[in-house]
Amino acid sequence: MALSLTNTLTQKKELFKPLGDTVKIYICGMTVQGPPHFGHMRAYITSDILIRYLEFLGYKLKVIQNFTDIDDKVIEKSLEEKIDYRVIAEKHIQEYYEVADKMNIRRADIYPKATQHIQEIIELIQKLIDKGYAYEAGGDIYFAVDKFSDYGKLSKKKLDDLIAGARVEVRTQKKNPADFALWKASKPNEPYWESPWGQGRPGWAIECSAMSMHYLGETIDLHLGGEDLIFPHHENEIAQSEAATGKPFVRYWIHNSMLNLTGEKMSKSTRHFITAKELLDKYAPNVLRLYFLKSHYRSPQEFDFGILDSNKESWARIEDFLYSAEEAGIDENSKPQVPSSKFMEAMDDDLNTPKVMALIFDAVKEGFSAIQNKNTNELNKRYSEVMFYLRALGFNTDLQNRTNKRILISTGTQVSAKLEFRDITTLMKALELAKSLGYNIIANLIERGNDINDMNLLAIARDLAREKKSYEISDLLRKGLEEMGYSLEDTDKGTRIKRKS
RNA sequence: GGCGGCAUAGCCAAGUAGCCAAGGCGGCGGUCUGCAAAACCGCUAUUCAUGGGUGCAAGUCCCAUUGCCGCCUCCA
Repeated sequence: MALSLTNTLTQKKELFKPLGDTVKIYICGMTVQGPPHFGHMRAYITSDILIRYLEFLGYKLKVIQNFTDIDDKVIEKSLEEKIDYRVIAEKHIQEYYEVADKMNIRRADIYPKATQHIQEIIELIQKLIDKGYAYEAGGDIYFAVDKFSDYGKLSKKKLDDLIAGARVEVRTQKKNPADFALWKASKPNEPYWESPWGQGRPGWAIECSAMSMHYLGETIDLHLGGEDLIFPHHENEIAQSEAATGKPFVRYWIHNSMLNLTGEKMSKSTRHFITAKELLDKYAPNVLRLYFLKSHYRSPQEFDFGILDSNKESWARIEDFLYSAEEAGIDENSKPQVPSSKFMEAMDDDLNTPKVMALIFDAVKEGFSAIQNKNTNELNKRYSEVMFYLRALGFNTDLQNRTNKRILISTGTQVSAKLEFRDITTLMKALELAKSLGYNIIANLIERGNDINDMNLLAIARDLAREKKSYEISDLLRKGLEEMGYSLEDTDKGTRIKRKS
């Protein structure tokens, strides 16, 4: 078996074979007119998964992800808010980095910006003019689509249909309504660059061709992006690049399907979206990643808080296993064989991450079983299996990135745990009850725990109450802690305290 | 109107011709527990939108119908 990917160009799964020693990858990045939303995250999680898997297979990679920091929308926003377009672009670029880092999305090697490559863009346009593929009209430069016979090969559109569609912007200076702008003459008050055709700025799509060729060469292996980019963006990239070089521009076009919000695509322009930042405030990055990976990247996915919540439970199960296994004692030194064959079988088949998730849950189940049967060898095996899958899929398994903070009271592994939200009504009831029953030690512990804001003492008070079989007190204490966001589980190793976040 | 795609349990979601239709969430019953929680065990789609067709064999291929979605204008 070997990796197969669905290539939009052929609409088939194709065996992936890179052209050279280094796999050349271009990720279509954001137009930074607004903050990254959750739909963007789907695209970049998809590219993250592919990149991690290619590295797992041993390939050397060169990854470029652009920021389009000048275009109609950025200018529009700049004029609207009376802020320099560069400030707007930079703000959203920083926010992209922030949320992508939180999501544990691997950084590309280079993040070029359109405005840093105006020279390359101008040279590319000039080449197209020289070859007769582009023409000037009123300071604008257009690509003549009828000169490029392959136009439409990616999106499977026929030129006649495009024109018949009649939704194409009718600009009088265009020779053919389907022609697209490579360069746009600037209007007053708009940012501009000097060019052989006067002051202006790049059209949309030319920057990707220019940057892709500049950093990766005329033919690259993989070009990734959302399926909404297929037409016109990627179609135009093919036209202008292949017209200029006479060579294939991209060998494998990989497109992820859309994320829908109540039945409609999340989109910046319609202001119909949920920002990535907003969701990261509510859900752990691992939960959000799980949400994407439980669907195949080529299936449309519905955004829904209910689904997200059920994924939160799914993730909690995985985390519970990691904690339970670690408590039961994992032999860190044993280097068990990694179960890569099933993993590769799934991933080779067009990155079937839902299948890998099923493998994870199977291993978790076996692992829990092993804990119950005190089968240390089996547990070690399953634990390393789960960890292997999680890391391969880019989950962050570090302790501090887990959702539930777990503290074991009586085994000496406790971390200092402070109460954050405090409604002490229930605690006070427990305190009064302890006093009235003459349990002074318990009463003192409750009082101190409350004073110094330390829930460990409260948990110990509960343990003592349980020892004395004063279950009314212990139940009140558990209820009190639950009201503050902690749950207590009694185990043979002591009381386990979990904090849900 | 043109092009492309999708329809699998209460919900999410794999499966693209051949043993019992993955997995998760939820639900139900049991074990454990002072009570819980977590975990474990068992159950939860005689059936894959509908109607035809081709195969020894179809959720999986073909045709039609219905319903949804994307693109055709900026979008990941």
